[in-house]
Amino acid sequence: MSTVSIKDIARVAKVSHSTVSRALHNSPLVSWETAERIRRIAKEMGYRPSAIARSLVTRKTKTIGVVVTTIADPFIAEVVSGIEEVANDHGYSVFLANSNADPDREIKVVHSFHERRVDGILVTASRVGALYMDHLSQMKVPIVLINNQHPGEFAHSVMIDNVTASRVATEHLIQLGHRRIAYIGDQFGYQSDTERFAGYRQALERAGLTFQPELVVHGDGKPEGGMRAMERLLALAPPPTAVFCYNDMTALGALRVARMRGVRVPEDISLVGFDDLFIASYTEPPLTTIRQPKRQMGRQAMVLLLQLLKGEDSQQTIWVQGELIIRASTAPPRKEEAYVRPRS
Amino acid sequence: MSTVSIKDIARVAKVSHSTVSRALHNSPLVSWETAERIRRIAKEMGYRPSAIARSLVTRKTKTIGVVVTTIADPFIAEVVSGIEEVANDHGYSVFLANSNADPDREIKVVHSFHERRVDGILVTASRVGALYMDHLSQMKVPIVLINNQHPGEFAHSVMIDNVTASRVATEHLIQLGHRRIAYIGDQFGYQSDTERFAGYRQALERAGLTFQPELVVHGDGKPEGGMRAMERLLALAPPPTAVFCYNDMTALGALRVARMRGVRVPEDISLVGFDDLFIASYTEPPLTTIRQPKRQMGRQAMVLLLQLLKGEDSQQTIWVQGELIIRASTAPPRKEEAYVRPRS
DNA sequence: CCGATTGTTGAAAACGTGTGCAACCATGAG
DNA sequence: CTCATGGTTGCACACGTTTTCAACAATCGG
Repeated sequence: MSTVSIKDIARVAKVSHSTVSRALHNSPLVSWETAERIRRIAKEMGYRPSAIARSLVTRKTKTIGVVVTTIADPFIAEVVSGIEEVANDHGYSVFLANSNADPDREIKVVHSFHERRVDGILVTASRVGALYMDHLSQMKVPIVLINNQHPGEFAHSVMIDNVTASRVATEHLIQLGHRRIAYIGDQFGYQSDTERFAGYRQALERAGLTFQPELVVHGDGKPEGGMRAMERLLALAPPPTAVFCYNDMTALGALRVARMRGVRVPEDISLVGFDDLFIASYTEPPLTTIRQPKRQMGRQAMVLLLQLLKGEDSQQTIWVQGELIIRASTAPPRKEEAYVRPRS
Repeated sequence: MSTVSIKDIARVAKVSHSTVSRALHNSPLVSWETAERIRRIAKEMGYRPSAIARSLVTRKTKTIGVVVTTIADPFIAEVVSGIEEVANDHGYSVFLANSNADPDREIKVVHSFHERRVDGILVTASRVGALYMDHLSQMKVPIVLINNQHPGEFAHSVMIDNVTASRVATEHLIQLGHRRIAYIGDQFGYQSDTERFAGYRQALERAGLTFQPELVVHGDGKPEGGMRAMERLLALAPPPTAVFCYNDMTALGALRVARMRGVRVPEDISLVGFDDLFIASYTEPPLTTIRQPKRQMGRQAMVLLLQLLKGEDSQQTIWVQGELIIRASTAPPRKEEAYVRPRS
């Protein structure tokens, strides 16, 4: 009794509930006067249609499921914010679920979305298990992946052009005069790490610099991993004059270690990150990095999903470009070091 | 036909759909053998119950609505992560909606949640409009607010004890020997700004220090506001030897200005923040701040909501305590300055 | 052997909405 | 005046569940 239904309105207006339904949908099948009267009554009674009941008959819920590793990741939060913006503008509500990169939780989430009959799914997880993918694809619902690590065939995706962006970042260092440039990657096996590493090598190659395996170390995508990796790099003799990091979090760790060891940035060593998290402009020194258009990527992913929901088939993958943001963590190498290599 | 229903299973198992429903609920009303057979068939057919249909009859959706100003705010993201964790553990799915502090969007969100028949609502918005509150309370659904600015009577809430935490933060500075301590607040009118300011004054009073109005300036809760405020403080003669900031974002701006002006932290001026965002431990120097147990607050809010949903009436407000995290942005004042005031 | 009890099953209504179809009424044309 | 037409409206079913109630069969006690 607390919530008013279409039938309650019908009773008051002395019409059938069908007429009420039509009136509230501005159907031309109902006369203007009665329609107006019904709408007025509905408003007075504080009527709110039940999306539940409507979904049951229309077989569309106007909801989408968003699964992320964790919303506490600032990169992901920005993307989700973009998703939510256009979803909401189009009358869709978003279910948010964290997977915590835990396989058990992942399948729980998929089942949940399935039972809730979401119209579509967006995935912003750093790693999507194969088994997980199977479950996802089984629910016969459009899926859009964002920066997915395992490029699948069955789903659409929005991806950043890692190779080009990384090449540009590395070329920036080369152009400053650096010759001994290190790369701190993510854990092995990640698609985006592989691609960013490829961009790094491409830049080296184009500049005619020989690739030196000892300058490549791996972190874990987080500051802790960046710290361990940087320790190893600084122990080298001679150490690199510049470091390209897999992402800003890694760079944060590297930066901290440099400071602890009394290595000045950028005077003694240059540092480049990737992502352009909010934090990147507030480090000391502010971090040169590759900007990923995070919100924009979220928006585009949702727009793509909307197209799929409308039945229009769209391009399989949307590529977006990163942008080099030059701040204060990069500078030319010290004179003596810059010329050491060419001479040898 | 793509999705299999309870009736499809009934047809295959040659029983009524009622029996299927009971079998899947492990009801004692159905014999073990047939129940087991039905469950096997259901599994084979890949059956997933429709939460939609179930909700329609049970009048419970097992969903909650979470409204935030923006999920891109790292503080909020942490809280939401805590909410989602316990919600999911209890079979609840969460609808996420950003209000962007825009009144129009706020009421759109409320209507959306209402039509979706969410079982409860959580609000983590820095400011909730009065009109907005009206709409919220009209839907006769349990509501829990987190750090709400306008303490309302109709809703439950989880709040941090701003006054005590701020007093502790300020006392830390006093204990280090500071006498000329500034406060950079948020915009006027915010409840939490008022409370944190009160804690600051309380500490001053207890230490027998006279309150100096020119040492209180206002930012906007973001780095930009912190920068403007810090500029004003550094223009004072003499400038303060320590600054207590409304939050870490504000402190970030203050820190940047100090650096730009060649004022060393903490040698020339000490800085304290509030929130303990992830970033706080990666600034240079790492920031002394008050830690808010963000995830924990989200969890507790959800637990509180669960209690309300069960019909147990719980305490109106849960208070949580902040924790002083001492890092490297605070130190005793320089000798000459420390003794300037006592002498005068 | 019969009535009562227990265990198992199906029929049907309900939740709130959308919609095809039939029915009704008024109007205009012939 | 009759018939066709077009504009409004109501009836009834459907969506996929849960749940009450009645019905049925088997078993048990007397």
